[in-house]
Amino acid sequence: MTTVQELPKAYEPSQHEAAIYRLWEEGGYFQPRGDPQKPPFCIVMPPPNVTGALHMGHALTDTLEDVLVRWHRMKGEPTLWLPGVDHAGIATQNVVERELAKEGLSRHDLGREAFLQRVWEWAQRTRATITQQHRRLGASCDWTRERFTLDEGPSRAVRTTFVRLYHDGLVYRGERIINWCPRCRTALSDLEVEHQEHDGRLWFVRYPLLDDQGRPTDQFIVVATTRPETIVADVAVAVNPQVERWRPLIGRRCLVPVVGRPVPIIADEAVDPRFGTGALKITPGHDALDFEIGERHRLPAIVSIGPDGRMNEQAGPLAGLDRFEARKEMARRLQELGLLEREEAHRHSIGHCQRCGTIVEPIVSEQWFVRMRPLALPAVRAVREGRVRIVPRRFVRIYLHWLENIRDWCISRQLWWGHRIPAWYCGACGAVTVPPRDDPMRDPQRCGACGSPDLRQDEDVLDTWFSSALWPHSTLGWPDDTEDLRRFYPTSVLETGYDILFFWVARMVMMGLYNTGQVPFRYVYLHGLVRDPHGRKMTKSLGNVVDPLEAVDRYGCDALRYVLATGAAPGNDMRLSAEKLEGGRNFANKVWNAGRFVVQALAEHLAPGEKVEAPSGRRRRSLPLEDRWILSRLHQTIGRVERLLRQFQIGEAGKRLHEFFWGELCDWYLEMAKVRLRQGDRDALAVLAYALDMSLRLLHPFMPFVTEALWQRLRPHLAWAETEALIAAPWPRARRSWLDSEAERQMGLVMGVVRAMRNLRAEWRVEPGRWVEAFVASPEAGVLAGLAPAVEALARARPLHISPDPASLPAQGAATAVLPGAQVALPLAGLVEVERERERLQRQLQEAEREVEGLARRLAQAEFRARAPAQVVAREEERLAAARQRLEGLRRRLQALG
RNA sequence: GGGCGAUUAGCUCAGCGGUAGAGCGUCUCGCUUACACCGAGAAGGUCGGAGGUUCGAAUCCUCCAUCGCCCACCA
Repeated sequence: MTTVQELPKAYEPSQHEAAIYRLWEEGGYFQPRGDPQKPPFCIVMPPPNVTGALHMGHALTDTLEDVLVRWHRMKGEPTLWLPGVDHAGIATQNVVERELAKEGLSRHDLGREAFLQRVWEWAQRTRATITQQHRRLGASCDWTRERFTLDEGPSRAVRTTFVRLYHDGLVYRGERIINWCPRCRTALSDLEVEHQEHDGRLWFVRYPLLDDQGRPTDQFIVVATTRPETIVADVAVAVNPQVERWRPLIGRRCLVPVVGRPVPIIADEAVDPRFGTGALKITPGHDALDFEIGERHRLPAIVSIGPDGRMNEQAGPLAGLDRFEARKEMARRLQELGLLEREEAHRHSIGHCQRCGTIVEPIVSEQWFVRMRPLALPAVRAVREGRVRIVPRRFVRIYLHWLENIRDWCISRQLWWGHRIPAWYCGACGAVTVPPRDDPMRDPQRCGACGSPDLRQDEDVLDTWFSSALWPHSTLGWPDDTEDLRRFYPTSVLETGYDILFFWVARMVMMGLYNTGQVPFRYVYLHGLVRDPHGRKMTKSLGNVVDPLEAVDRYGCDALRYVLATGAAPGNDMRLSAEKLEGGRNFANKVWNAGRFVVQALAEHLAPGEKVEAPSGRRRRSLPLEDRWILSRLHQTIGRVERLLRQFQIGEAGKRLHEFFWGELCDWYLEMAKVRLRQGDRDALAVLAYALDMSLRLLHPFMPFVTEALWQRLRPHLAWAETEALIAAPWPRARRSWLDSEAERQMGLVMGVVRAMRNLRAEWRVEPGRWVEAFVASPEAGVLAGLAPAVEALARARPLHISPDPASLPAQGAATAVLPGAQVALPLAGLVEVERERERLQRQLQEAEREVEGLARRLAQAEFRARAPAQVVAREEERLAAARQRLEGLRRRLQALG
């Protein structure tokens, strides 16, 4: 038998967490069970990168998803939370390359195969770490279904998708302007480029005009540029035809400075007439806008910057220079030639590589692209039509705006770590061969165009987000028609940070629809960023990163989870601090101690093997007031929590539970029940056990460990316990029959009386331990009399005189309080000064007068009565009546004082 | 250049059309047999500013201010 001696006074998370997690995992609770009649619930976990360890963002993800998953599991739905990890192509390759650099090696020193071997080793290690970390965070995901993006299944999904897109004409290879990171030496998608403001310069450069015969004149057209080194790749100068000043020059030619190449002056509306001189040098090889203008005017693209960021042989006099040295050198030469009109300071934003911070170079290069428009359309419709719902709603507009303005996605990466592109090039005719649609896994043996066996597979790999985009269906078995896929797809909720709405969420909707014809998930829940106590982003360089496991070690997993779950509204960032974690720890401790008290009471009052029966609905009316009250409050709370969780108001639900558990169950019911328990009252014992059980169930998704630890000790005493473990216990159902507004009203009166007595005691400095005589007068004396023992105990008021007659209160020498529905007096001879008491009551009288006045004024307004809902009017009238009652009482007390 | 969010008690944040809330902090008491990771009590807010809609606005609309974020072909 469990006794209180076995339960320590303070909750020690470290003594329970590992064992409880083992209990769950070994019990098979993480695998989908539940009622096959009910709709299944499924979340596919956003796969953390195998770059290293989990951070607070992952802890937040785990917490929110685990809350949803545990809630649905307890509702008896077949529930699957599918975990996984992401190979994170460029990020992981960079990490391993940095490791190699410590040994003085580059990936090229090792060669592709040996390098990949190193990355695999790294990935296996971090995978193990990550898996362990999820467990420490209490994640109840199904480890038997864990997936890795490079696993056979997801890899087959990737290849199948690429092949189908190719044959549908939605994947193509072409020379386009892309973002190039000279350090990572790979192409990047637009999303992988982060723009930052920089103080740069704007050079105004003279391009000598040529006459009809192609001879230089002494006139110039002046253009402004921030990147003079790209002048060597200029193929035209463009002006806006609206600009009077330049119109005469359209159709003439000028010389590119330094390199002396004659180029046309063309007209294009895309040129901003207000920027610089209103004339723009056109460098299709190194600028996105110029590339577009170049295509419109069929201009060639010259690439003058190499993959390493150095000027290449096309750069003439700049060849061999680093791009930034080249900039200086160009400016120097222009100066020398008198072609530099002037330079200005100029603040503008520059693209940086998301993974390494290097300034990205726009370069024309041959890459693979996905044609996004046709894919985006269905994804737009899915959200517009509510088949995918985004929470919070404000992100809908952001999502739609991005999709409606989407551009083609560069998916090839010049990396080694990732899914190799399934395209082969013919050594004989140069044609591209992609596996046939009906057998995407078969490597082609002969060129599809000329039949030559001289085939070489593309060296490049796919953007890591390509495989991520397939995640919900690829992890469930697609392209195979598996039972999991049929059962759990579309998944229920996709929960992730708003920072990857475009990277991941939008692309999953597009690819999910393309591959399966169905949306990948019905709801998208977006959470915010976890920041440091000052609101700064947690970064290694600031040294303000809080390791989630450290927080778990120090405060307990439940504390961390409670804080993360309740720390912010959906989509909002949150600040995490030691103070908040302490608060979470304190709450876990409160739960522990309340539970400890109840378990102790059960052990004490029940015979060995005896169990308490749940409070019976049939006997509801005959239960004491406080029982009816707490059961009413409990079922009210169950209803509210259910509604909040349905609306994804996870934080609010957690706060409601905190309020109920601490502020109502512990502060009032448990304290009142103590008196009855001492007398062996069975109703009190049953209600207490029942309320605790239901509270533990409701709290379990938020604080799974402390609740399970207690429940394991509570369960043996409960006649109604349905399961072996709380994780699988049925979720409480709100029952209207237990709602009891009359009990709540009456308890409100009782609580008011207790508070008033406590207030008087504090006001007049009565030592908390001392018992004092007390008088209460109330029209509802009967209600109060019924709870007299509790009131006595809570207010340390004995003897307690209860009467319906206000005249029964001592007239003088007493501290008094007047509340709606009752008057309270504590005869504190010698402590109460008449003058001070008078002042106190006088103050309250004025307050009451103001209140009556305000309410009366509002109720006197015809418009208010006419337009406000009847309910509101009635409530105001009640309030006015109560305020008047109080006012009357205060007047009488003052009179009595003399 | 567009868009979004925030602005509520000293701090961190909920609330988003019907009497201003929580946690932490502050002050005063208290080791009352679950919990000092606690209990009781108290102080503290013209809900960023200005207009408007409404019987009624922290909550809806308009404008403004400050901070932050996202997007954009800021040559």
